Amino acid sequence: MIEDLAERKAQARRVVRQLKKDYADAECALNFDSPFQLLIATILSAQCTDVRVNIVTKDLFAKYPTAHDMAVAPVKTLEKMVQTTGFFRNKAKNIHAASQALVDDYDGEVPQDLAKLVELPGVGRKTANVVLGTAFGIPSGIVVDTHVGRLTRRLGLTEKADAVKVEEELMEVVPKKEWIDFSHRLIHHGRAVCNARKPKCEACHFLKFCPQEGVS
DNA sequence: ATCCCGAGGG
DNA sequence: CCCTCTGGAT
Repeated sequence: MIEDLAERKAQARRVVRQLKKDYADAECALNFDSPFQLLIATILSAQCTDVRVNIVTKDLFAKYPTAHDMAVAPVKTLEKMVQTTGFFRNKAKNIHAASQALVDDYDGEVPQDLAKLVELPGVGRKTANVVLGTAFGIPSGIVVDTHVGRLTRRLGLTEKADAVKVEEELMEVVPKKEWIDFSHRLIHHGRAVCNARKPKCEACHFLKFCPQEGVS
């Protein structure tokens, strides 16, 4: 257990250094042509692989490329188009309502502001941080999804379960200039090596400073 | 059976 | 804090 702040900072430096070594070219795996499309793709990515999101958004963005287009789309049509991403009724309702809100309040543009983004239907801190970081290059927070939460806990950077608390603790120990790439790289590592079910500890370059030394 | 780049509501 | 929404992948 790493409890001391200085100790967690030291651990964070090791993690950041190894992430840069292993995942130098971190990039968002979601396909998009605009901040609006990234926002929609990120809403759809809940409990769903990015590969499937990209399959769905290919047709979705061809038909409704902008907030103005999606705001006037029939919700039933949206439900059918996003059906295979799961939670499809909520997601269809949210992407429709969020598009309408963007048209009403921001002339169809995506605001570059965390508080305004989080007010949009279906947009929480995770989605807002993805859009601000990846579409606008603004490190307004650290994206904490299921991968980032799991890996930072395994690596001893936090012991919190709540995503907001995890983000707070990470922001204490990870330099701000690293925030955007930090999450992308952890997510890549979480998918490729340190996955939830059967982590490949024998192939993991982080093992030498991982407190788990093999999770069950 | 269990997890996937969550959010909203109770 | 908990629960619900949901299909796909393994």
